[in-house]
Amino acid sequence: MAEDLADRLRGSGYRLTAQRQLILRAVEELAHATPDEVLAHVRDQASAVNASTVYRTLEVLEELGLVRHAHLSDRAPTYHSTSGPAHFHLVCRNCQRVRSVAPGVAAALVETLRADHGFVIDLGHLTVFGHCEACAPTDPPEEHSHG
Amino acid sequence: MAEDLADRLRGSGYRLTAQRQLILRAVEELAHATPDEVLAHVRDQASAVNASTVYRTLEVLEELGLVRHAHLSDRAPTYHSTSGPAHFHLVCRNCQRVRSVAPGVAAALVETLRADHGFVIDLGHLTVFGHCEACAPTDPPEEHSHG
DNA sequence: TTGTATGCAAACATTTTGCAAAGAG
DNA sequence: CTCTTTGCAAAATGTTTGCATACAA
Repeated sequence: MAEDLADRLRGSGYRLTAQRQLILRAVEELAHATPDEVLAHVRDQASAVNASTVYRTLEVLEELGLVRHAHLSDRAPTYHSTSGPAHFHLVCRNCQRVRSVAPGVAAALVETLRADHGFVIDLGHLTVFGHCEACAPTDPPEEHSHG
Repeated sequence: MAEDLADRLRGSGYRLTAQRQLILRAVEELAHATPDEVLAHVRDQASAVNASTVYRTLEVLEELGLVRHAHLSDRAPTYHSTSGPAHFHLVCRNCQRVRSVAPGVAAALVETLRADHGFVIDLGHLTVFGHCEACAPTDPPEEHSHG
């Protein structure tokens, strides 16, 4: 993995740095982490890394195909390593739980869109919102006492 | 539609105001608009409406089910009226074009997720990224000259 | 050496909040 | 009248940028 990073970086004219190694490792260890969480994790291990470096590095790592991001909330994006199996995400609107699902589950949609619409899905970026089994979708989400 | 708004607002203890009417109309007319675009549109018609009012109103309108939002870019969310036919979105990573697709196209995915995972999709919020027919997905997206 | 990468601080874009005044019911 | 809604300004959140210095190759 470390060599992989070095090779890929150099292959694209980038340089291998301690920060880039740390940030990639953080993404791998955290599973689904926002830039902020990555920063915090990196700082646990090595003292001073800057937020802008995290943003810049995540961009590079994504360009190299080593990480990907998806939008699991209306807030910050979350990054995950591409070293694990490919997947897309299910997010429950009620309990906020995130579930990774195998690409095959969306095969029919992928095929339909390609055949009927000429559209090729970027499945790794796909996030599907809804309600999980435990959180019945017909239940009122919560009480609204506006006033 | 105007009565619909009034009724729905009052039915939930909210009040009918000029701003709320204007903002709902803006969303209907603009099709897929960010809060900023809604603000600009509203200001074209009535002079002074505040950005915070737009945010607060969109939240209310969404709670009432009169509008919905989806994330069509990594930036601001876009709002659309629910008075038109239900749909979800296809966004091309290359030309950025947005296409609205009938729910039926995702029927297989909806059904699979419900049957096999107990997950009920919120299809109205779904945005699928990828490449449209005109923008071949295997083409290099662009030149990277980092340096 | 040469040019890329980082840290830092400031700028940016977007959204949220507190509070007094305006307005709906 | 009462309570909601608005405008305003300031704060919070998340991200990007310019520039001098540090460092990989």
